[in-house]
Amino acid sequence: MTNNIDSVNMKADMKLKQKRTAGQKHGDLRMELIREGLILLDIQGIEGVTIRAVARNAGVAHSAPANHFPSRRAMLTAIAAIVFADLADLTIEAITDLADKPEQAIQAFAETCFQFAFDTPNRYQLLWQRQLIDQDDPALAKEMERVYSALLSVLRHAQVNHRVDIETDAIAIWSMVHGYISMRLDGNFVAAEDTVTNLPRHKAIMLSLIDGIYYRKS
Amino acid sequence: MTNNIDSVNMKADMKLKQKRTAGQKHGDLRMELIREGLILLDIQGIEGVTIRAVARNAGVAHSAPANHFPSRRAMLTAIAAIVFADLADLTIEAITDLADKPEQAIQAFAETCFQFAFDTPNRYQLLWQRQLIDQDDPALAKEMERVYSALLSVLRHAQVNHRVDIETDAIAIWSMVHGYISMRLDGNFVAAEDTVTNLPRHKAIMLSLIDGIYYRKS
DNA sequence: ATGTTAAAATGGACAGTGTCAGTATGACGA
DNA sequence: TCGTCATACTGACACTGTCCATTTTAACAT
Repeated sequence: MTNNIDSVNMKADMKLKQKRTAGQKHGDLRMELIREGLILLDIQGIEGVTIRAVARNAGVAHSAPANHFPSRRAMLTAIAAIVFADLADLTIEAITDLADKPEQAIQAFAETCFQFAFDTPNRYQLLWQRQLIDQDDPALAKEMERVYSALLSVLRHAQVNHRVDIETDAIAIWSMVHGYISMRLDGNFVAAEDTVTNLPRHKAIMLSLIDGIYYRKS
Repeated sequence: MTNNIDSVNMKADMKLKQKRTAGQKHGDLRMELIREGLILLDIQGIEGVTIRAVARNAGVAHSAPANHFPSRRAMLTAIAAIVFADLADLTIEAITDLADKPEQAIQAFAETCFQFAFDTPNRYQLLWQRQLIDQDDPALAKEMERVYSALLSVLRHAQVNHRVDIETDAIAIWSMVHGYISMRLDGNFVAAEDTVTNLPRHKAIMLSLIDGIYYRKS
């Protein structure tokens, strides 16, 4: 997998070789700050990602980030956009070639989110901290939209019964996935297996929902 | 409805009339701080609930709360416990007398959570801020357990098919409800109606899940 | 080569925060 | 009456985000 911070690194290097805007002392401090922010995020959690800590780790003055991010909120939003881009890439890759197998596609989508969240919990949580990031940011919204429209396209190819409001289904899937992850990361329950199917619980609850969507009585 | 901060007020008044412990200048500063905290929470959101702001609004020195809460985290946890107690009362009341109608009981449980969250979004969000509150706090855990066991009791009375792992079902319901609320409060989508059933979307997604739980194919 | 210019980086300052240490207050039991 | 001790107070510290004036820097025009 090529994650978005690396590809962004390549872009930064190209930019450095191409031209450096006036007064720019580092190669690309903005990207350097985002990279340090991600490191701090993974290690210390969101609270550790302060403007001053990021500046310290990048080796610049505490007020240097202000030239690239007007506020801490803006900095966290930029980091979140990178994270969301990674998640979008992963989910889209997971559901490709499964357009004609909607139930598998939905499970693959969910499984990708689960794995991403449990592997990098702090990154996942950052995505949903409305207090700290700007949900209306265009770059962030674009990445979120990529995930959502991928999910919609799966459901569009799979109208096997009379239920046709695929937005409702998409929201149901999103809600289930996000709700389970949130509560797991909050420690409200632990990983366990369904005692009937012997599947991991996060798979089992998705099965229930998928059955409800595709084999609905009313 | 009698919410828990009022009943706690009555207790505080009784205590004030009964006796005042040594050095206590206010009637019951701890409860007064929680009350001011709730007001700040509703108006300014979680970020506004600082130790110093609460102390200011209660008319005491900035370090007075330290005698009752060892940290801001502890103060927010105490507030969250009150909020969760309210939610527990509401949900339990909603599902009483519906033990033999499990599908209605589940919808009633969900609807109560939806209403609570949309009426008092800041209070609901506080409950799930793992960064800011102590999920392992006994008082908080007790109230959360009340909600969860109520949901379990509904499912226990309603094993209409071969699916018997009611914990999986309870977690699925909780996850769906919490996930939808979280994303709505985050502004990821707005209130809308299912275009097929003309039901509010939060009702529609619960119907899908309930169908999946009770009319599951596999 | 030599200014010019504008972005970028700097250091200092300010108000706000959580938390800790030391001190005063006041009700209670001896 | 005198300690005792929980409570509340003042003061301080380190840290934060953000603003400000200043200086540095690199690209550009001359």
